[in-house]
Amino acid sequence: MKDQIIISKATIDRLPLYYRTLRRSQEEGLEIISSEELGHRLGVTPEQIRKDLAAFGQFGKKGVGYFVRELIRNIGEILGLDRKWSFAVVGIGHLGWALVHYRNFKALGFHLAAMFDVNPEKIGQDIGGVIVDPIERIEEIIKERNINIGVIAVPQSQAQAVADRLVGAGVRGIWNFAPCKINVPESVKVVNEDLSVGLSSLSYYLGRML
Amino acid sequence: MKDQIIISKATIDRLPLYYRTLRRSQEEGLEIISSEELGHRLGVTPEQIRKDLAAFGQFGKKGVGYFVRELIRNIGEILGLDRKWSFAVVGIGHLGWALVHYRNFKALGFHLAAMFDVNPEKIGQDIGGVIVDPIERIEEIIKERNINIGVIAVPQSQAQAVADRLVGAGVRGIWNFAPCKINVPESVKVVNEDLSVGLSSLSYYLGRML
DNA sequence: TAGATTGTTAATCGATTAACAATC
DNA sequence: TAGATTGTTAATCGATTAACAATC
Repeated sequence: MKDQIIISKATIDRLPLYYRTLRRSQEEGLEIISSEELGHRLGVTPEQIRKDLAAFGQFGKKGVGYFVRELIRNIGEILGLDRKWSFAVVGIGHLGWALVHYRNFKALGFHLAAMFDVNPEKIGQDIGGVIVDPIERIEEIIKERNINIGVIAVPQSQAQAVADRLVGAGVRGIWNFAPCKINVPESVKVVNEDLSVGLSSLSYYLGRML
Repeated sequence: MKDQIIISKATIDRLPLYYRTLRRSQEEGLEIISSEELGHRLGVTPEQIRKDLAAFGQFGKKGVGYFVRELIRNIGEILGLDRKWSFAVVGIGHLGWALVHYRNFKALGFHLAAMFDVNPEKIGQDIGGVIVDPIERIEEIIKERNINIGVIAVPQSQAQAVADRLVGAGVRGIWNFAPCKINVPESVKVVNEDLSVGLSSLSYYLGRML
């Protein structure tokens, strides 16, 4: 693996799509796939796929294609999906509730290890064997359960405060659903998931298309 | 407005962020803002902001900055937020439930006009004055209520079928939460909101950061 | 007028596409 | 061997950053 080379964000964001499509292809019984075929299933050019993969090594066989099982394993390792990250969801409102029930996370090797809320009605609820804890215990529980990722699903007004506590408790990554910027030390990676961007850009394009 | 020039997707995706930050600045009582200050609040360079805005016209005053109220109106028009788009959510599972309760949509001028599900327990439910209808009535209701945007929140296996019906019923845009590609005619714009991408890329970066 | 800040042009950087040699 | 398909280099395209003239 070429560790020196900086890989583009665009490439990283495509890898999960490759991974998912390969797994689906595997379920269909496919053992070998060409960049042509994979590209067709994904809506990405074959050149793009080969270039993206080449950044990490040589996974294919010339004149043959890629072995599906092997490529799944390789991409999984690149993405770190073999590490079984633990995550905590903070804020069990409508969105948090949807997130803790989202099945694809488990399929990707992520483990829901804790949930937090301020609302006494939510606290104590059991979701798939995990209990909603009061937000006061966030530092304690995150350390205790070795949680790496914090998911922010609280209102905007509390997002920064929650981020600060998550960082203080030692998480290394934050997945932020609050529609605002959050400030964290450089050692912590933030991925923003801003739902209003998608809908607004759709509005933009609809306004232009005849 | 320079209609000829193709505006980059990156620019379009930043406009909603500008819009939101400007509205918040306005709530704080700010009447004039410089690209410097706006950039600081957003985490974007001032040059980037000026370039993005310049693609649509001259909204600022040299030596002064941008009038907040005016710029909000201008960006709102560019994004088409003044058009009061109507949208329908298909699939009132955990995610669909969260979406129909998401308040920011209304604040952006989007109107939830219909909901659909196959589950008899969901059908007939009233959410904020809108009733969940059986999916059989999708064509009829979308036409009747002049719905422009369809939101797909059904399982992957049904996403394409729902997309086909939405397109058949005449929606012009689809906001797809199912983790798969959907095929539509060129005249229909699709925005994919794939939650597993965000989490996977977070996993990637965590694996690399020391 | 002097200071500030935009809008725009030029320079740089990065990502995609095209082409093709290597090789299974 | 002939056909197919990768991996990689070169060419193009697009987006960001830097610089500065215009002007409030």
